[in-house]
Amino acid sequence: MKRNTWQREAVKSALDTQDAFVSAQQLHSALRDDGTGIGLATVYRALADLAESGQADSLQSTEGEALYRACTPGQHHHHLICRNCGLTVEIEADAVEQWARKVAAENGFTQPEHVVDVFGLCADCSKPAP
Amino acid sequence: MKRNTWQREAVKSALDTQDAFVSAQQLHSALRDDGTGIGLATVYRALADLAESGQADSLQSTEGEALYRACTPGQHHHHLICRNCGLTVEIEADAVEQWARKVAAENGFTQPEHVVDVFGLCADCSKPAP
DNA sequence: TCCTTATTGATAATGATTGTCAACATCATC
DNA sequence: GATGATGTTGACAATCATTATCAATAAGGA
Ligand SMILES: [Zn+2]
Ligand SMILES: [Zn+2]
Ligand SMILES: [Zn+2]
Ligand SMILES: [Zn+2]
Repeated sequence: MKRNTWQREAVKSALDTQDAFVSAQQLHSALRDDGTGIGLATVYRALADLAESGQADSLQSTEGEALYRACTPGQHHHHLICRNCGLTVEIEADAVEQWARKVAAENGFTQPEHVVDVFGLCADCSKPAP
Repeated sequence: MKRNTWQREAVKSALDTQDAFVSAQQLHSALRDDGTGIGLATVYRALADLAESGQADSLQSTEGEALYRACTPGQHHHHLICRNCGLTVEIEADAVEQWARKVAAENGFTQPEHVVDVFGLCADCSKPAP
């Protein structure tokens, strides 16, 4: 049976305070800075569990790192992500959902899934340097 | 100046024979099996160059590997990929392009880019086992 | 042909992630 | 509240894809 530990709680609430996708290592540093003596492996495990149970979304950065973000559970959605600061906004798109199903079916593919992410520079990061 | 070597040609034509996304290591094995004594680092460099110049597309597998696929140069497109055998089909979707630009603009994001991939089981892989 | 220098490839180094395993903590049960 | 079975932790080692090194090689312009 799954047990409740302060480590899992700590990872979950640390993730909740982030408005950007973060790596396991970043989160581990943040937790250490908060004075908790949590282990790195534990952070990796907790994040994997959260992703598994749908409480967090994950994506692979172009550098190959796995990044995590707390997300609205039980609701299919995608993300609009700032390339500079990581700020992330959840987006929905029924049109894209339907398109994905349609294009799969048209090509004889079954059990379609999809990866849809939009990257850009957020309003703040779009401002020219002073 | 960029020089032409048989190694780069070999990687390019090996990639052209694949109808699926493949890793650098897979391609290196295939090239070694063909009797060429090409080095692994060279395959990595050639693939990076091909991706850089738009002659190949790349994506990160869920396991964190970088996968490559020869693609139609100079034409923006996405991919429909079989989760089982890797068979890959290029797809276009103006509607998705416009949606991505729109959702970015609506949230104050500039310089939008996007990642859109559809995964499923191809017709062959959808057939029940005999 | 000669020479400059981009390229190669064997190998070491890197870095994120996972495996190991003894010590520990949770929680159903007493 | 105490007990015990067992899920969990964390320091560390191991793994594995990718990148950096660097001496040897080979393109290709002169
Ligand atoms: Zn930003
Ligand atoms: Zn979707
Ligand atoms: Zn298939
Ligand atoms: Zn597109």
